[in-house]
Amino acid sequence: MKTATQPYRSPCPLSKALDLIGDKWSLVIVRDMCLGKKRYCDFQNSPEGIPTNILANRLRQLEEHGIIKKQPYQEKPLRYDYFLTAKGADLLPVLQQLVCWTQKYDPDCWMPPAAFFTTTAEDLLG
Amino acid sequence: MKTATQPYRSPCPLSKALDLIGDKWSLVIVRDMCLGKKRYCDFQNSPEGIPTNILANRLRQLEEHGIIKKQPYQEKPLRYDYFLTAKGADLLPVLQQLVCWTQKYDPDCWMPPAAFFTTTAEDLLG
DNA sequence: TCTAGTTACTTGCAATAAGCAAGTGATAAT
DNA sequence: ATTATCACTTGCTTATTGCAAGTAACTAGA
Repeated sequence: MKTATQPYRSPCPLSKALDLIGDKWSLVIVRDMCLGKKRYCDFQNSPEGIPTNILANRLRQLEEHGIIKKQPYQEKPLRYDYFLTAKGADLLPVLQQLVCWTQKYDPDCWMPPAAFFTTTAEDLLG
Repeated sequence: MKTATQPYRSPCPLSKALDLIGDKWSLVIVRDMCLGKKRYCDFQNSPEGIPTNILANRLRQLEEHGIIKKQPYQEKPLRYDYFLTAKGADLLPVLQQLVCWTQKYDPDCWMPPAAFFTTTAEDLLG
């Protein structure tokens, strides 16, 4: 029987961040929420084409890590909207830096909506 | 015969960034270089304990993506030091934001050396 | 009422990637 | 000659990803 292994690789704040969001999809979902998307099908319709089982898995993980929360928008059948928590909204500066970095070195990438750069984490929690 | 598929999921600058560095290890290596590490064994000795085959693979990928470059430090046998390029050094603000985020929400993480926050990308290219 | 459609998932399975241990080649040190 | 070091590579097992199909709970239309 294997003892519960440490849930993180080291106490370094960078590696701990990557333990939570160091994959190809988590921040894509956070980006969508920053842009106002709320529903499962909104995330599915993004141009990256996230597989549905991975979307369900990532929504679960992000909720477990306190980055998003869900609230029912109807009862029959029970369905949820997904929102960023304060912790999730505070990832906005990370996204903004990543976007600036790509824009500096990859001329073929899209220009995000201007609002993306002027928005603050607090704005997302309105 | 399958036509060469697009190397990225969408032209979104965020998803393109994650296509390059969206995994658990790449930014850990970039972090080490920001802290002055240069050698293969330096990266191996980091507290996260990166497996050696993954380290070799990531060094190759990061070089292919123009984020790091290598320069020989001896001839017999041929051995390399690894350095950040300008593109790699410009990831520093991303790392800084990720570290700030973890520090805000995870009280149990380590405090990075003070220099980590005051350093700029240009400093890393000295 | 029967049928088709929508939404938000879950399940099964093949392909890919990660992680661990051991091995290799070049050279230096004893 | 033997041992050690450094920077990898190889083989193998396990875990994760990605695709396709299926399901539950409704809603709208013929």
